[in-house]
Amino acid sequence: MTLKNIDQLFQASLAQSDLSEKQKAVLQASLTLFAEKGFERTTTRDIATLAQVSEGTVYKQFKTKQQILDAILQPFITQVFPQAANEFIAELTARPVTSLHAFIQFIVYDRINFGLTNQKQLKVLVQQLLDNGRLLAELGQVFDKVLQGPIKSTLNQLQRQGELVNWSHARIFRHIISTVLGYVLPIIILPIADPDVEKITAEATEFLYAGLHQKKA
Amino acid sequence: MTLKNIDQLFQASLAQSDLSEKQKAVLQASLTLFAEKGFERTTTRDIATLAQVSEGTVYKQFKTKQQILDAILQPFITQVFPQAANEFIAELTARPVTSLHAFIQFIVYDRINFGLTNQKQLKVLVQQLLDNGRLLAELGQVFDKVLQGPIKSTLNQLQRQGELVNWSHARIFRHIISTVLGYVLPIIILPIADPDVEKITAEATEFLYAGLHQKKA
Amino acid sequence: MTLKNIDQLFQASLAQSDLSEKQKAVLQASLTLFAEKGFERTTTRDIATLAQVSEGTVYKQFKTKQQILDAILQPFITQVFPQAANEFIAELTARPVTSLHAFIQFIVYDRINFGLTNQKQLKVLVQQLLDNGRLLAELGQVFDKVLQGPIKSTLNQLQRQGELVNWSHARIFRHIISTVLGYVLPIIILPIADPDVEKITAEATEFLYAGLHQKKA
Amino acid sequence: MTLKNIDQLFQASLAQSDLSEKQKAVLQASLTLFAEKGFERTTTRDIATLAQVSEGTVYKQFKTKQQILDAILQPFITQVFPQAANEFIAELTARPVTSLHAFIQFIVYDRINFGLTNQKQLKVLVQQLLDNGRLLAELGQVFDKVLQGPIKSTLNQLQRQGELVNWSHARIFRHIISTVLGYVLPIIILPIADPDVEKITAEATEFLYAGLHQKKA
DNA sequence: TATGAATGAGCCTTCATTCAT
DNA sequence: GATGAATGAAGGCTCATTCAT
Repeated sequence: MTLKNIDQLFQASLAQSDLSEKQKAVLQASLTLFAEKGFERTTTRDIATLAQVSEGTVYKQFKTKQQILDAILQPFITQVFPQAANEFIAELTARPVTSLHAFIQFIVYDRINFGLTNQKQLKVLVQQLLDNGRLLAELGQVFDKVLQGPIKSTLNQLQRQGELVNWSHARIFRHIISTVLGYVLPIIILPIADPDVEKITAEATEFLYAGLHQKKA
Repeated sequence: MTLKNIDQLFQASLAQSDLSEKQKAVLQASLTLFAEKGFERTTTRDIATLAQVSEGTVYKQFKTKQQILDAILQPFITQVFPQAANEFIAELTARPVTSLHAFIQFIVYDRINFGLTNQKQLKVLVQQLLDNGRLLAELGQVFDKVLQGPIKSTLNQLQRQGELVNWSHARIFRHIISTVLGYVLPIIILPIADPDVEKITAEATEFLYAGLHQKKA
Repeated sequence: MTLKNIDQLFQASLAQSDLSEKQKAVLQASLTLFAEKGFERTTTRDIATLAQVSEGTVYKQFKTKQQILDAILQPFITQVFPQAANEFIAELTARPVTSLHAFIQFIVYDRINFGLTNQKQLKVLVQQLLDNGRLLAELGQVFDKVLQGPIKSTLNQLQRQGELVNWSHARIFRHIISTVLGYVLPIIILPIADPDVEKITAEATEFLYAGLHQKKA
Repeated sequence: MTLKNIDQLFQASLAQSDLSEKQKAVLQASLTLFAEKGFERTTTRDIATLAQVSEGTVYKQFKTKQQILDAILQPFITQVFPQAANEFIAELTARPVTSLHAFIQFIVYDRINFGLTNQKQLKVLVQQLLDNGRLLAELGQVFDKVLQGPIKSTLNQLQRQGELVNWSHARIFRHIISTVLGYVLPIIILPIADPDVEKITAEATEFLYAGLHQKKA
């Protein structure tokens, strides 16, 4: 079953950490506030108040405010995204890919839900990506790794079948990600209360399928 | 001639304002620093130093640091983008649109160059868009307006000719923008020193054309 | 046998106290850290870590950090110094004082060794003396008491023999202490790795003897 | 006329600095508070309040609290002490040295007055010397330099005349300083309200003369 | 009794903003 | 108008001290 909620992974990541309940509350509160107000405009006093903890406790585990941010972002890069990718891939391999259209539809639907379910986390991540080129580079490496895994054979198969264009997998993914983000990011930023996921999925799928399927000679 | 450098528009916008030379220097310095370090991490002392102006002068025209940011962003929304859009449209209308492929190729090439030439400004804008949903909404209205202008007939014509899919103009633009940003944003953020504009243009055009052209029945 | 190491006295003082092993470790660690970094710059966490004890334990016996310092200094004033003085005096009385020169030489050699052997303790003491006039006053009373003891007769005898100048014993001691500290304190503060005790003793003795012996009419 | 008040030199040093009145007030207030309560126990708020200045102003010139301390101590080492030494030497050379006794008496009287007049400054200096071996080393170099100047010939002359012992000038100075500090430091630390300068001078002079004059064969 | 997580007052420092010159 | 010294509110962070386990 594809995991659609980063929180579950984030919670799992927290659970297997050696952090106390209060320190987990600190990370939760920080995540919420960073998403709402941004990193700079969030004070350690804000965090302590929301986490129902003293300011001293905030600094028991994390030596600086920056380290709190790192503690939130690091699992995203090293655990949440790879694991989400793995589960995504597992689902892909579980069901035999019958056609390019089904493949694209699945990806799009899955990733749009993923994005909409985790608006808060994505907002923090995107904000930091803008400030921090290194972070984007790390994220790029995660994607590269995903493309080296089982998804590679799926794409190769679709290309051999003459369904998928013979472009590099990286390029194909770039187009997919761009198109999905073209719908998801405006929703996250604005934010739009009740997006029509079905319509969005249909539109994105339709466009991507047209753009990526092999034209018959 | 399409204007490819926001600076020229920004300068023109400054020129016809009633700001003194020093005030303009303040805005220029602020733009540079906001792009480099972000709004919050830029101090008014930084601005004054780079603008070769006293801190007092910074506050002569702008009552708060936020007003400086507004003074930078507002022209983007109300002047720079509309005017850039107008010039873009003028160019479009000047040359009769012969085919969808030529149309897409022109847009993509033009906008990629626009993005790459104005990395600094775009970075500030994107950062603020993330913090400020209202800004994105305003920008959306600008796009709506553009779509109501001469470009509307061009798109209509392409659709009547059976070249362009019969989707809403907004949706078509969303796909174009997403695809172009999928190439431009990573370059701006990382930043990549010497992007291969020709290759990028070719790839984006190829994908967009495939995705947007009317399939023969 | 003259005791040359305050640690032995300090340990003895600890041994006959009702402090637990851990409490003693707290005092030992505090002494070391106060000497190295000063009282203010030593944190209770530092102390707990070096004493291999929890922070809570530090506060079991001592209600405040200041009380730890008091617990270290108090024995110096009331026990270590008087006892050191007593042993010094015992040694003096054990061997009949044959001449002023021998007397001075013995004192100087003994006290220089005392100072050099207990650099750590002296540094803490001197630092606190500067902050705390009362402490110096208490120390002065200890010296007064010493001068009232057996040493009084020794000095009187040397004065009656016409060897020692007829100054007050307090004044004589002041000159001796000043001269010895003039050599010892720079070594403690700098710190000088390998002081030439023989040379120092010779120089201080030579000067003090010249300054304190009775000039023949 | 020998300058007996460091304040005058300190003020002169401030006057020829480019510090504003308020920033001089910061240094003055800091000096007073550091002497009263020690460096660590003095808060920047204390300083601002006593200097009748905002906390921001405290940090206009000095980037850290430590730099305030440095700004106070540095002139002592590089200016106040050397200049005081120069004036002292000038006075020495102005009046021909008739005898060792007069020489010692002059030095002792002069330095005791110097010390008693500048108790506040000396207390801060001594406290820092204990924490900072490097500072003591720098001070030692200042003394070395003094001993290389005009005072050298005075001492040489007294030694040639057979009045002064043939010890190294450094050693002679060490004994003089020790003896004077033996009287001055207790007064500074305790503090003693109304010291009998005449008596102190007489005692120190008598002892030093006895200790340093050449014994007839 | 011993622990160490938790507290919160208060510190040093920054920086947007003001205002006398 | 221009300057930059001065302001002071507020932020990040430390650390002596407490207390539930």
